[in-house]
Amino acid sequence: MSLQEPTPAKPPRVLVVDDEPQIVRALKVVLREAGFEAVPAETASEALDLAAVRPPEAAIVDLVLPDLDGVEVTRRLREWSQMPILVLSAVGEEEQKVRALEAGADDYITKPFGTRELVARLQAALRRAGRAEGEPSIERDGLEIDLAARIVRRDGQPVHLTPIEFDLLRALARNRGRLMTHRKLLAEVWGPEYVDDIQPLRTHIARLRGKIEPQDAETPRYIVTDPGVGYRFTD
Amino acid sequence: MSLQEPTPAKPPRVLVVDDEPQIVRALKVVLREAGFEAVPAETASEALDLAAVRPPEAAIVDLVLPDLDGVEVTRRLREWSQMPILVLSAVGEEEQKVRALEAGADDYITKPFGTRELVARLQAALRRAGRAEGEPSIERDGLEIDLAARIVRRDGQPVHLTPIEFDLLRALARNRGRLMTHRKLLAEVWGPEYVDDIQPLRTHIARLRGKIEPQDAETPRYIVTDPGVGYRFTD
DNA sequence: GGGAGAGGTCACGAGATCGTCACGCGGGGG
DNA sequence: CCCCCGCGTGACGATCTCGTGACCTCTCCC
Repeated sequence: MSLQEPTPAKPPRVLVVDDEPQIVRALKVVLREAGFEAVPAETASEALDLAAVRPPEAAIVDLVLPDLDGVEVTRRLREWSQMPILVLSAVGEEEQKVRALEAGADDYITKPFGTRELVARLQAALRRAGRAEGEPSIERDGLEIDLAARIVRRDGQPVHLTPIEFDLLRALARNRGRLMTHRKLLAEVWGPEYVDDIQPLRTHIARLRGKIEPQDAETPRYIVTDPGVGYRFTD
Repeated sequence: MSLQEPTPAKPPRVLVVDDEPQIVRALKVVLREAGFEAVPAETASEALDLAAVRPPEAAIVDLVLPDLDGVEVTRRLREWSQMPILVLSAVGEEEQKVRALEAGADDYITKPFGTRELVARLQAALRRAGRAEGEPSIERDGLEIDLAARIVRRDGQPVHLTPIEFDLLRALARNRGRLMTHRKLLAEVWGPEYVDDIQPLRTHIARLRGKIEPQDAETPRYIVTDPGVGYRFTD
Protein backbone atom coordinates (compact mmCIF):
# COMPACT_ATOMS: atom_id res chain seq x y z
CA MET A 1 0.00 0.00 0.00
CA SER A 2 2.79 2.38 0.88
CA LEU A 3 4.42 2.30 -2.52
CA GLN A 4 1.62 1.64 -4.89
CA GLU A 5 2.69 4.71 -6.80
CA PRO A 6 6.02 3.82 -8.40
CA THR A 7 6.84 7.45 -9.07
CA PRO A 8 9.60 8.77 -6.84
CA ALA A 9 9.59 11.84 -9.07
CA LYS A 10 7.83 14.18 -6.66
CA PRO A 11 7.02 12.60 -3.34
CA PRO A 12 4.36 14.29 -1.22
CA ARG A 13 5.93 16.80 1.13
CA VAL A 14 5.16 16.53 4.82
CA LEU A 15 5.96 19.35 7.19
CA VAL A 16 7.53 17.98 10.37
CA VAL A 17 7.51 20.39 13.29
CA ASP A 18 9.44 19.28 16.35
CA ASP A 19 12.19 20.81 18.40
CA GLU A 20 13.82 17.51 19.27
CA PRO A 21 16.36 16.78 16.57
CA GLN A 22 16.34 13.04 17.08
CA ILE A 23 12.60 12.85 16.51
CA VAL A 24 12.89 14.88 13.36
CA ARG A 25 15.67 12.68 12.13
CA ALA A 26 13.70 9.52 12.89
CA LEU A 27 10.61 10.82 11.19
CA LYS A 28 12.63 11.82 8.20
CA VAL A 29 13.78 8.25 7.73
CA VAL A 30 10.38 6.74 8.35
CA LEU A 31 8.66 9.11 6.01
CA ARG A 32 11.20 8.65 3.25
CA GLU A 33 10.74 4.90 3.45
CA ALA A 34 7.02 5.40 3.14
CA GLY A 35 7.50 7.56 0.08
CA PHE A 36 7.26 11.04 1.57
CA GLU A 37 9.62 13.95 1.76
CA ALA A 38 10.00 15.46 5.20
CA VAL A 39 10.23 19.24 5.47
CA PRO A 40 11.68 19.91 8.94
CA ALA A 41 10.96 22.90 11.14
CA GLU A 42 12.03 23.43 14.72
CA THR A 43 9.76 26.23 15.79
CA ALA A 44 6.14 27.20 15.22
CA SER A 45 6.96 30.39 13.40
CA GLU A 46 9.43 28.64 11.13
CA ALA A 47 6.80 26.03 10.35
CA LEU A 48 4.14 28.60 9.57
CA ASP A 49 6.50 30.48 7.30
CA LEU A 50 7.53 27.34 5.45
CA ALA A 51 3.94 26.27 5.03
CA ALA A 52 2.94 29.67 3.70
CA VAL A 53 5.77 29.83 1.17
CA ARG A 54 5.25 26.35 -0.20
CA PRO A 55 2.28 24.49 1.23
CA PRO A 56 3.06 20.84 1.99
CA GLU A 57 0.57 18.02 1.50
CA ALA A 58 0.35 17.39 5.23
CA ALA A 59 1.86 18.37 8.57
CA ILE A 60 3.03 16.49 11.64
CA VAL A 61 3.24 18.84 14.60
CA ASP A 62 4.63 18.20 18.04
CA LEU A 63 2.52 19.57 20.85
CA VAL A 64 5.46 21.11 22.64
CA LEU A 65 7.37 23.75 20.74
CA PRO A 66 9.62 26.59 21.84
CA ASP A 67 7.35 29.45 20.79
CA LEU A 68 3.71 28.45 20.23
CA ASP A 69 2.22 25.08 21.06
CA GLY A 70 1.00 22.57 18.53
CA VAL A 71 -2.63 23.45 19.05
CA GLU A 72 -1.97 27.06 18.14
CA VAL A 73 0.01 25.99 15.08
CA THR A 74 -2.93 23.83 14.06
CA ARG A 75 -5.28 26.75 14.47
CA ARG A 76 -3.11 29.08 12.39
CA LEU A 77 -2.73 26.56 9.62
CA ARG A 78 -6.44 25.89 9.59
CA GLU A 79 -7.13 29.55 8.96
CA TRP A 80 -6.20 29.05 5.37
CA SER A 81 -5.38 25.42 4.73
CA GLN A 82 -7.22 22.15 4.99
CA MET A 83 -4.14 19.99 4.80
CA PRO A 84 -4.10 16.93 7.09
CA ILE A 85 -2.53 17.80 10.44
CA LEU A 86 -1.33 15.16 12.87
CA VAL A 87 -0.46 16.30 16.37
CA LEU A 88 2.19 14.39 18.27
CA SER A 89 2.58 14.45 22.00
CA ALA A 90 4.18 12.67 24.90
CA VAL A 91 1.25 13.55 27.13
CA GLY A 92 -1.90 11.59 26.55
CA GLU A 93 -4.07 13.89 28.57
CA GLU A 94 -7.58 13.97 27.28
CA GLU A 95 -7.99 17.72 27.57
CA GLN A 96 -5.09 18.26 25.22
CA LYS A 97 -6.43 15.79 22.70
CA VAL A 98 -9.81 17.46 22.69
CA ARG A 99 -8.26 20.90 22.28
CA ALA A 100 -6.11 19.77 19.39
CA LEU A 101 -8.92 17.99 17.60
CA GLU A 102 -11.27 20.89 18.09
CA ALA A 103 -8.65 23.23 16.71
CA GLY A 104 -8.83 21.25 13.51
CA ALA A 105 -6.25 18.50 13.89
CA ASP A 106 -6.97 15.34 11.96
CA ASP A 107 -5.38 13.02 14.47
CA TYR A 108 -3.62 13.02 17.79
CA ILE A 109 -0.90 10.47 18.39
CA THR A 110 0.82 9.92 21.72
CA LYS A 111 4.46 9.01 21.98
CA PRO A 112 5.82 6.49 21.96
CA PHE A 113 4.11 5.48 18.76
CA GLY A 114 4.79 2.77 16.28
CA THR A 115 6.16 4.09 13.06
CA ARG A 116 3.89 1.88 11.01
CA GLU A 117 0.90 3.24 12.87
CA LEU A 118 2.06 6.77 12.26
CA VAL A 119 2.44 6.14 8.57
CA ALA A 120 -0.90 4.38 8.40
CA ARG A 121 -2.61 7.30 10.12
CA LEU A 122 -0.87 9.77 7.85
CA GLN A 123 -1.92 7.86 4.78
CA ALA A 124 -5.47 7.54 6.05
CA ALA A 125 -5.62 11.29 6.54
CA LEU A 126 -4.16 11.95 3.11
CA ARG A 127 -6.58 9.50 1.51
CA ARG A 128 -9.48 11.43 2.96
CA ALA A 129 -8.01 14.78 2.05
CA GLY A 130 -7.49 13.59 -1.49
CA ARG A 131 -11.23 13.61 -1.91
CA ALA A 132 -11.56 17.17 -0.79
CA GLU A 133 -9.31 19.90 -2.05
CA GLY A 134 -7.51 22.52 -0.10
CA GLU A 135 -7.02 25.93 -1.63
CA PRO A 136 -4.71 28.53 -0.27
CA SER A 137 -6.28 31.22 -2.39
CA ILE A 138 -9.65 31.78 -3.97
CA GLU A 139 -10.43 33.77 -7.09
CA ARG A 140 -13.79 34.80 -8.43
CA ASP A 141 -14.51 37.40 -11.06
CA GLY A 142 -12.27 40.23 -10.02
CA LEU A 143 -12.07 39.21 -6.40
CA GLU A 144 -8.98 37.46 -5.11
CA ILE A 145 -8.69 36.13 -1.59
CA ASP A 146 -5.30 34.99 -0.33
CA LEU A 147 -6.17 33.01 2.76
CA ALA A 148 -2.60 32.43 3.86
CA ALA A 149 -1.41 36.00 3.44
CA ARG A 150 -4.75 37.36 4.63
CA ILE A 151 -4.94 39.70 1.67
CA VAL A 152 -7.94 40.56 -0.48
CA ARG A 153 -7.71 42.18 -3.87
CA ARG A 154 -10.34 43.49 -6.22
CA ASP A 155 -9.21 43.89 -9.80
CA GLY A 156 -5.66 43.67 -8.54
CA GLN A 157 -6.13 46.49 -6.03
CA PRO A 158 -5.60 45.48 -2.40
CA VAL A 159 -8.65 46.02 -0.24
CA HIS A 160 -8.22 46.58 3.45
CA LEU A 161 -10.51 44.47 5.59
CA THR A 162 -10.81 44.52 9.36
CA PRO A 163 -10.28 41.20 11.18
CA ILE A 164 -13.97 40.47 11.49
CA GLU A 165 -14.61 41.36 7.89
CA PHE A 166 -11.87 39.06 6.71
CA ASP A 167 -13.02 36.20 8.91
CA LEU A 168 -16.53 36.62 7.58
CA LEU A 169 -15.38 36.61 4.01
CA ARG A 170 -13.17 33.60 4.64
CA ALA A 171 -15.97 31.61 6.23
CA LEU A 172 -18.21 32.39 3.29
CA ALA A 173 -15.65 31.82 0.57
CA ARG A 174 -14.51 28.52 2.04
CA ASN A 175 -18.03 27.22 1.68
CA ARG A 176 -18.78 28.88 -1.59
CA GLY A 177 -22.05 28.01 -3.15
CA ARG A 178 -23.20 26.60 0.13
CA LEU A 179 -25.52 28.44 2.43
CA MET A 180 -24.03 29.70 5.67
CA THR A 181 -26.62 30.10 8.39
CA HIS A 182 -26.55 33.17 10.54
CA ARG A 183 -25.76 30.94 13.47
CA LYS A 184 -22.98 29.15 11.64
CA LEU A 185 -21.32 32.39 10.66
CA LEU A 186 -21.66 33.82 14.13
CA ALA A 187 -20.25 30.66 15.69
CA GLU A 188 -17.32 30.63 13.33
CA VAL A 189 -16.40 34.29 13.48
CA TRP A 190 -17.50 35.47 16.92
CA GLY A 191 -17.69 32.18 18.79
CA PRO A 192 -20.38 29.68 19.74
CA GLU A 193 -21.75 31.90 22.50
CA TYR A 194 -22.77 34.61 20.03
CA VAL A 195 -24.99 32.56 17.77
CA ASP A 196 -27.97 34.79 18.46
CA ASP A 197 -26.43 38.21 17.92
CA ILE A 198 -27.61 38.70 14.40
CA GLN A 199 -27.53 42.47 14.27
CA PRO A 200 -23.74 42.87 14.40
CA LEU A 201 -23.56 40.26 11.68
CA ARG A 202 -25.78 42.37 9.46
CA THR A 203 -23.71 45.44 10.07
CA HIS A 204 -20.46 43.75 9.21
CA ILE A 205 -21.90 42.10 6.13
CA ALA A 206 -22.97 45.55 5.01
CA ARG A 207 -19.49 46.97 5.57
CA LEU A 208 -17.88 44.02 3.86
CA ARG A 209 -20.12 44.44 0.87
CA GLY A 210 -19.29 48.10 0.75
CA LYS A 211 -15.66 47.18 0.35
CA ILE A 212 -15.74 44.28 -2.07
CA GLU A 213 -18.95 44.51 -4.05
CA PRO A 214 -19.02 46.69 -7.16
CA GLN A 215 -20.69 49.94 -6.18
CA ASP A 216 -22.81 50.28 -9.28
CA ALA A 217 -24.55 46.93 -9.32
CA GLU A 218 -27.96 46.61 -7.79
CA THR A 219 -27.69 42.98 -6.75
CA PRO A 220 -24.60 41.77 -4.88
CA ARG A 221 -22.19 39.77 -6.99
CA TYR A 222 -20.34 37.87 -4.32
CA ILE A 223 -22.35 37.72 -1.14
CA VAL A 224 -26.03 37.04 -1.61
CA THR A 225 -28.67 37.01 1.07
CA ASP A 226 -30.95 34.07 1.72
CA PRO A 227 -33.77 35.82 3.52
CA GLY A 228 -34.50 34.32 6.88
CA VAL A 229 -31.67 31.86 6.68
CA GLY A 230 -28.25 33.31 6.07
CA TYR A 231 -25.75 34.27 3.40
CA ARG A 232 -23.87 32.49 0.69
CA PHE A 233 -20.83 33.19 -1.44
CA THR A 234 -21.84 32.78 -5.06
CA ASP A 235 -20.19 30.00 -6.98
CA MET B 1 -39.75 31.76 14.09
CA SER B 2 -39.58 28.07 13.26
CA LEU B 3 -36.12 26.56 13.16
CA GLN B 4 -33.26 28.48 11.71
CA GLU B 5 -30.83 25.63 12.23
CA PRO B 6 -32.00 22.66 10.24
CA THR B 7 -30.56 20.28 12.80
CA PRO B 8 -32.26 20.31 16.16
CA ALA B 9 -35.08 18.22 14.87
CA LYS B 10 -32.83 15.57 13.33
CA PRO B 11 -29.64 14.72 15.15
CA PRO B 12 -26.93 13.01 13.09
CA ARG B 13 -27.27 9.24 13.34
CA VAL B 14 -24.24 7.22 14.38
CA LEU B 15 -24.13 3.48 13.92
CA VAL B 16 -22.68 1.83 17.03
CA VAL B 17 -21.52 -1.74 16.50
CA ASP B 18 -20.48 -3.60 19.62
CA ASP B 19 -21.52 -6.87 21.18
CA GLU B 20 -21.00 -5.69 24.73
CA PRO B 21 -24.30 -4.20 25.89
CA GLN B 22 -22.73 -1.98 28.53
CA ILE B 23 -20.48 -0.34 25.97
CA VAL B 24 -23.40 0.26 23.67
CA ARG B 25 -25.40 1.73 26.50
CA ALA B 26 -22.58 3.98 27.58
CA LEU B 27 -21.98 5.18 24.04
CA LYS B 28 -25.66 5.84 23.60
CA VAL B 29 -25.64 8.23 26.54
CA VAL B 30 -22.41 9.91 25.55
CA LEU B 31 -23.52 10.37 21.97
CA ARG B 32 -26.91 11.73 22.90
CA GLU B 33 -25.30 14.30 25.15
CA ALA B 34 -23.10 15.32 22.27
CA GLY B 35 -26.12 15.74 20.04
CA PHE B 36 -26.06 12.47 18.13
CA GLU B 37 -28.49 9.62 17.86
CA ALA B 38 -26.97 6.19 18.39
CA VAL B 39 -28.16 3.35 16.18
CA PRO B 40 -27.09 0.17 17.96
CA ALA B 41 -26.10 -3.11 16.33
CA GLU B 42 -24.66 -6.19 18.01
CA THR B 43 -23.27 -8.05 15.08
CA ALA B 44 -21.49 -7.21 11.87
CA SER B 45 -24.25 -8.44 9.62
CA GLU B 46 -26.87 -6.54 11.56
CA ALA B 47 -24.74 -3.42 11.27
CA LEU B 48 -24.26 -3.81 7.54
CA ASP B 49 -27.96 -4.32 7.04
CA LEU B 50 -28.88 -1.31 9.11
CA ALA B 51 -26.36 0.85 7.29
CA ALA B 52 -27.67 -0.27 3.93
CA VAL B 53 -31.29 0.41 4.76
CA ARG B 54 -30.75 3.85 6.18
CA PRO B 55 -27.17 5.11 5.97
CA PRO B 56 -26.02 6.83 9.16
CA GLU B 57 -23.75 9.88 9.18
CA ALA B 58 -20.94 7.89 10.81
CA ALA B 59 -20.09 4.54 12.37
CA ILE B 60 -18.29 3.43 15.50
CA VAL B 61 -17.24 -0.20 15.18
CA ASP B 62 -15.74 -2.46 17.78
CA LEU B 63 -12.89 -4.58 16.52
CA VAL B 64 -14.21 -7.76 18.11
CA LEU B 65 -17.60 -8.92 16.94
CA PRO B 66 -19.32 -12.31 16.94
CA ASP B 67 -19.35 -12.84 13.20
CA LEU B 68 -16.94 -10.64 11.26
CA ASP B 69 -14.30 -8.41 12.82
CA GLY B 70 -14.34 -4.65 12.72
CA VAL B 71 -11.78 -4.44 9.96
CA GLU B 72 -13.96 -6.50 7.70
CA VAL B 73 -16.97 -4.38 8.57
CA THR B 74 -14.95 -1.32 7.67
CA ARG B 75 -14.00 -2.83 4.35
CA ARG B 76 -17.58 -3.74 3.49
CA LEU B 77 -18.85 -0.30 4.39
CA ARG B 78 -16.12 1.31 2.35
CA GLU B 79 -17.28 -0.55 -0.71
CA TRP B 80 -20.11 1.89 -1.09
CA SER B 81 -19.92 4.53 1.59
CA GLN B 82 -17.47 7.21 2.61
CA MET B 83 -18.98 7.81 5.98
CA PRO B 84 -16.52 8.37 8.84
CA ILE B 85 -15.69 5.06 10.53
CA LEU B 86 -14.07 4.89 13.96
CA VAL B 87 -12.73 1.52 15.07
CA LEU B 88 -12.70 0.74 18.78
CA SER B 89 -10.55 -1.91 20.36
CA ALA B 90 -9.20 -3.12 23.65
CA VAL B 91 -6.00 -4.26 22.00
CA GLY B 92 -3.57 -1.56 21.05
CA GLU B 93 -1.51 -3.79 18.87
CA GLU B 94 0.03 -1.88 16.02
CA GLU B 95 -0.66 -4.50 13.41
CA GLN B 96 -4.38 -4.22 14.06
CA LYS B 97 -4.33 -0.46 13.85
CA VAL B 98 -2.54 -0.53 10.54
CA ARG B 99 -4.95 -3.10 9.15
CA ALA B 100 -7.97 -1.10 10.23
CA LEU B 101 -6.64 2.19 8.90
CA GLU B 102 -5.62 0.62 5.62
CA ALA B 103 -9.06 -0.90 5.30
CA GLY B 104 -10.40 2.63 5.28
CA ALA B 105 -11.09 3.44 8.92
CA ASP B 106 -10.84 7.10 9.80
CA ASP B 107 -9.55 6.53 13.29
CA TYR B 108 -8.58 3.79 15.69
CA ILE B 109 -9.26 4.27 19.37
CA THR B 110 -8.09 1.91 22.08
CA LYS B 111 -10.16 1.23 25.18
CA PRO B 112 -10.31 2.52 27.72
CA PHE B 113 -10.90 5.86 26.08
CA GLY B 114 -12.14 9.16 27.41
CA THR B 115 -15.60 9.97 26.26
CA ARG B 116 -14.68 13.53 25.44
CA GLU B 117 -11.84 12.30 23.28
CA LEU B 118 -14.16 9.92 21.49
CA VAL B 119 -16.64 12.68 20.80
CA ALA B 120 -13.89 15.03 19.68
CA ARG B 121 -12.51 12.43 17.27
CA LEU B 122 -15.97 11.71 15.96
CA GLN B 123 -16.65 15.37 15.40
CA ALA B 124 -13.28 15.85 13.76
CA ALA B 125 -14.01 13.02 11.36
CA LEU B 126 -17.46 14.40 10.61
CA ARG B 127 -16.07 17.87 10.05
CA ARG B 128 -13.67 16.54 7.44
CA ALA B 129 -16.35 14.45 5.81
CA GLY B 130 -18.56 17.49 5.66
CA ARG B 131 -16.04 19.28 3.49
CA ALA B 132 -15.33 16.38 1.21
CA GLU B 133 -19.04 15.75 1.05
CA GLY B 134 -20.29 12.77 -0.87
CA GLU B 135 -23.00 15.19 -1.96
CA PRO B 136 -26.21 14.79 -0.06
CA SER B 137 -28.16 15.87 -3.06
CA ILE B 138 -31.31 14.40 -4.46
CA GLU B 139 -32.14 14.34 -8.15
CA ARG B 140 -35.41 13.45 -9.79
CA ASP B 141 -36.41 14.19 -13.33
CA GLY B 142 -35.32 17.76 -13.77
CA LEU B 143 -35.42 18.59 -10.08
CA GLU B 144 -32.21 18.77 -8.13
CA ILE B 145 -32.10 19.33 -4.37
CA ASP B 146 -28.76 20.05 -2.74
CA LEU B 147 -29.44 19.62 0.94
CA ALA B 148 -26.06 20.83 2.15
CA ALA B 149 -25.94 23.94 0.02
CA ARG B 150 -29.64 24.48 0.46
CA ILE B 151 -30.09 25.00 -3.25
CA VAL B 152 -32.87 23.76 -5.48
CA ARG B 153 -32.59 23.67 -9.25
CA ARG B 154 -35.08 22.83 -11.95
CA ASP B 155 -33.53 21.96 -15.29
CA GLY B 156 -30.34 23.53 -14.04
CA GLN B 157 -31.99 26.83 -13.17
CA PRO B 158 -31.78 27.78 -9.49
CA VAL B 159 -35.18 28.18 -7.87
CA HIS B 160 -35.51 30.44 -4.87
CA LEU B 161 -37.42 28.91 -1.99
CA THR B 162 -38.37 30.53 1.29
CA PRO B 163 -37.21 28.78 4.47
CA ILE B 164 -40.51 27.05 5.03
CA GLU B 165 -40.77 25.96 1.43
CA PHE B 166 -37.32 24.46 1.51
CA ASP B 167 -37.90 22.69 4.80
CA LEU B 168 -41.10 21.24 3.42
CA LEU B 169 -39.45 20.03 0.27
CA ARG B 170 -36.58 18.57 2.25
CA ALA B 171 -38.87 16.70 4.59
CA LEU B 172 -40.75 15.26 1.65
CA ALA B 173 -37.72 14.43 -0.47
CA ARG B 174 -35.89 12.79 2.40
CA ASN B 175 -38.77 10.36 2.71
CA ARG B 176 -39.41 9.98 -0.95
CA GLY B 177 -42.02 7.45 -1.87
CA ARG B 178 -43.21 7.39 1.72
CA LEU B 179 -46.35 9.13 2.80
CA MET B 180 -45.87 12.14 5.03
CA THR B 181 -48.97 12.87 7.07
CA HIS B 182 -50.07 16.41 7.65
CA ARG B 183 -49.10 16.11 11.28
CA LYS B 184 -45.67 14.75 10.51
CA LEU B 185 -44.90 17.54 8.11
CA LEU B 186 -46.22 20.16 10.47
CA ALA B 187 -44.22 18.73 13.35
CA GLU B 188 -41.03 18.63 11.31
CA VAL B 189 -41.27 22.05 9.70
CA TRP B 190 -43.25 24.18 12.15
CA GLY B 191 -42.73 22.25 15.35
CA PRO B 192 -44.69 19.73 17.42
CA GLU B 193 -47.10 22.34 18.72
CA TYR B 194 -48.44 23.13 15.26
CA VAL B 195 -49.58 19.65 14.24
CA ASP B 196 -53.16 20.80 13.76
CA ASP B 197 -52.65 23.91 11.67
CA ILE B 198 -53.32 22.33 8.33
CA GLN B 199 -54.33 25.41 6.40
CA PRO B 200 -50.89 27.06 6.38
CA LEU B 201 -49.50 23.75 5.23
CA ARG B 202 -51.83 23.77 2.25
CA THR B 203 -50.86 27.29 1.35
CA HIS B 204 -47.17 26.57 1.43
CA ILE B 205 -47.54 23.33 -0.49
CA ALA B 206 -49.35 25.35 -3.14
CA ARG B 207 -46.61 27.95 -3.29
CA LEU B 208 -43.95 25.26 -3.39
CA ARG B 209 -45.68 23.52 -6.23
CA GLY B 210 -45.94 26.78 -8.07
CA LYS B 211 -42.20 27.05 -7.95
CA ILE B 212 -41.03 23.53 -8.70
CA GLU B 213 -43.79 21.76 -10.59
CA PRO B 214 -43.98 22.18 -14.36
CA GLN B 215 -46.63 24.77 -15.06
CA ASP B 216 -48.26 22.99 -17.94
CA ALA B 217 -48.92 19.59 -16.42
CA GLU B 218 -52.27 18.91 -14.88
CA THR B 219 -51.16 16.41 -12.28
CA PRO B 220 -48.20 17.24 -10.03
CA ARG B 221 -45.03 15.42 -10.91
CA TYR B 222 -43.14 15.67 -7.65
CA ILE B 223 -45.51 16.31 -4.78
CA VAL B 224 -48.72 14.31 -4.90
CA THR B 225 -51.63 14.62 -2.54
CA ASP B 226 -52.94 11.72 -0.52
CA PRO B 227 -56.45 13.01 0.14
CA GLY B 228 -57.31 13.15 3.79
CA VAL B 229 -53.89 11.94 4.86
CA GLY B 230 -50.97 13.97 3.65
CA TYR B 231 -48.44 14.34 0.84
CA ARG B 232 -45.72 12.26 -0.68
CA PHE B 233 -42.73 12.89 -2.87
CA THR B 234 -42.98 10.61 -5.88
CA ASP B 235 -40.27 8.02 -6.29
C1' DG C 1 -4.44 64.31 25.31
C1' DG C 2 -5.86 63.67 20.56
C1' DG C 3 -7.03 60.99 16.70
C1' DA C 4 -7.77 57.05 13.91
C1' DG C 5 -9.56 52.53 13.42
C1' DA C 6 -12.56 48.85 14.92
C1' DG C 7 -16.71 47.13 16.56
C1' DG C 8 -21.29 47.31 18.76
C1' DT C 9 -25.98 49.52 19.21
C1' DC C 10 -29.98 51.93 17.76
C1' DA C 11 -33.53 53.57 14.63
C1' DC C 12 -36.04 53.53 10.49
C1' DG C 13 -37.64 52.64 5.65
C1' DA C 14 -38.20 48.98 2.31
C1' DG C 15 -39.10 44.59 1.12
C1' DA C 16 -39.86 39.67 1.84
C1' DT C 17 -42.41 36.21 4.18
C1' DC C 18 -46.22 34.17 6.49
C1' DG C 19 -50.86 33.23 8.22
C1' DT C 20 -55.61 34.06 7.35
C1' DC C 21 -59.66 34.49 4.84
C1' DA C 22 -62.63 33.79 1.04
C1' DC C 23 -63.92 31.44 -2.89
C1' DG C 24 -64.30 27.72 -6.34
C1' DC C 25 -63.94 22.99 -7.48
C1' DG C 26 -64.76 18.01 -7.22
C1' DG C 27 -65.99 13.67 -5.33
C1' DG C 28 -68.49 10.72 -2.15
C1' DG C 29 -72.45 9.86 0.68
C1' DG C 30 -77.08 10.57 2.01
C1' DC D 1 -79.83 15.26 -6.93
C1' DC D 2 -77.85 17.92 -3.45
C1' DC D 3 -74.84 18.65 0.42
C1' DC D 4 -70.60 18.63 2.66
C1' DC D 5 -65.92 18.07 3.28
C1' DG D 6 -61.31 18.38 1.81
C1' DC D 7 -58.37 20.66 -1.27
C1' DG D 8 -56.11 24.38 -4.12
C1' DT D 9 -55.45 29.10 -4.85
C1' DG D 10 -55.59 34.12 -5.07
C1' DA D 11 -55.64 38.34 -2.29
C1' DC D 12 -54.27 40.97 1.64
C1' DG D 13 -52.64 42.76 5.91
C1' DA D 14 -49.54 41.89 9.88
C1' DT D 15 -45.11 40.73 11.02
C1' DC D 16 -40.48 39.76 10.55
C1' DT D 17 -36.15 40.54 8.34
C1' DC D 18 -32.71 43.20 6.08
C1' DG D 19 -29.76 47.03 4.89
C1' DT D 20 -27.98 51.24 6.23
C1' DG D 21 -26.68 55.58 8.29
C1' DA D 22 -25.58 57.75 12.68
C1' DC D 23 -23.55 57.51 16.97
C1' DC D 24 -20.98 55.70 20.84
C1' DT D 25 -17.24 53.20 23.23
C1' DC D 26 -12.81 51.14 23.40
C1' DT D 27 -8.13 50.49 22.19
C1' DC D 28 -3.89 51.58 20.38
C1' DC D 29 -0.44 54.73 18.96
C1' DC D 30 1.75 58.99 18.51
